[in-house]
Amino acid sequence: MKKYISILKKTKLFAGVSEDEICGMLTCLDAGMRQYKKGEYVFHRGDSVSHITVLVEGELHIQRDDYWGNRAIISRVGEAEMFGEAYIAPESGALLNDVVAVEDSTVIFFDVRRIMTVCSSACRFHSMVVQNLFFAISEKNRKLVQKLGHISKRTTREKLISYLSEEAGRQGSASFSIPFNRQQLADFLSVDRSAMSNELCKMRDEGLLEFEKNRFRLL
Amino acid sequence: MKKYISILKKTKLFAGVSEDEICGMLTCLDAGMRQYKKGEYVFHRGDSVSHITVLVEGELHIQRDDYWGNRAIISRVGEAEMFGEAYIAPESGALLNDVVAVEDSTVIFFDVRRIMTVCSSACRFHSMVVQNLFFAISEKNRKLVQKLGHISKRTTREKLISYLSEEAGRQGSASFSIPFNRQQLADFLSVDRSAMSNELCKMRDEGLLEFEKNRFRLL
DNA sequence: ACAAATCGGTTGTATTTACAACGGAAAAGA
DNA sequence: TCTTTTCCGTTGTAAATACAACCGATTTGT
Repeated sequence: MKKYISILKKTKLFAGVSEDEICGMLTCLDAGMRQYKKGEYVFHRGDSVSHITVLVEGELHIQRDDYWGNRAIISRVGEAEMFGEAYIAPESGALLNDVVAVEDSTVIFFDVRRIMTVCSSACRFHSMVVQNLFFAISEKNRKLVQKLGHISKRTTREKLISYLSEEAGRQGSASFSIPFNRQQLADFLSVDRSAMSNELCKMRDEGLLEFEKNRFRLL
Repeated sequence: MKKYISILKKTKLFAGVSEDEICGMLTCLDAGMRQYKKGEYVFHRGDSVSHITVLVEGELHIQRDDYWGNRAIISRVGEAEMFGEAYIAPESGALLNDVVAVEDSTVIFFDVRRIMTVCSSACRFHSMVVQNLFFAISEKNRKLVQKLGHISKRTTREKLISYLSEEAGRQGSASFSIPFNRQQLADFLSVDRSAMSNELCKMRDEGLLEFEKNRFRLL
């Protein structure tokens, strides 16, 4: 677990906490670690979650498949991001979606109760972690609202523009990469892949943007 | 403001705090109050929010209109519900959506910094309010994910079934009312009103459900 | 290096949706 | 009460989407 301390330091959860102090807190927070192969399920819909999960290596998707095999990708968890903050409250109920490793992945998880119950003087930064968690949840909240903004657009083109514009803004450049392939992007925006591919090419032909693989440039 | 203490007591924010204690905390939390006429904007997109807002009377919509006049209703705020928890972090940035009173409404708001900074012994329940806020945000988080599940369905019919089923489950009965008229429901599900109305009638003709005004029964 | 699988673009068709427009019923307001 | 506005269903048409199927290029795995 020690080898991932530098990743943990990058997380929103441990913002402002030094590597040494993180190291000391691992015991106090009852940290565990686990690895998943590409394609493996980290959680299944209906599971009850009692741990905060931090991804230290790989990539996860939070997604849901319906009867007909349509997949909706709710969100993506990248390195040094976390998952499960929404299930902190004791009465949170069951998990609504599946969580799947899309690459070989390693996660470190913390018992929610250990985090929420501030311990004795042993770890001075515990209360800072609680506040960090607080801010992280509210940030995720805003991101979900942003995503709602994308997929509540009516047409595939509008969804694409909405998403790509945000990504350009977030990465601070008209030229940027996205963390999805075409099928994943379609699942993320809840549209048909071929229709989306078609629309992307139309937009390119109209001079709205350029792309190659998962790299885009807005014009 | 006193007349609304009983409403405040019902909120998630003050769960477990008695009316007397809420009353005592109002000063400590620097509470303010304001009224809005139906149709008035409580916040505009781009505003910076530094208060937690509790609706004590009326109804609000969190929504966004695009260039072409399409409205997307992100969420609805009912009596004793709150808004603005997602903007607690200092670096939260500007508000993404408009907040509009759809009925004559009264809100009570609290300075975020006063809430987050636990004060001296004056109010014993302050830390409980902080924890309540924590849980409330994570619950809203789950609701947003649930809503994402609805509007990521491909067809109008699926969106309707997804939404109505959840509402039936939440209200614990196959017969229930929804807090939207047709246009609002269409804006909430991000579909065309007439198409949705059409689809609803088809579903009724097929014997899937019955409805009258905003009252539905699933069969 | 070869076979298999994945990925992305293209096309045609059937289905679904958006949009505009209309009208009757109900509700709101004067 | 009378007028005005809102609400909701209906219809027809144009536009957009889903779906299936195909292919070449690239990547992956052995």
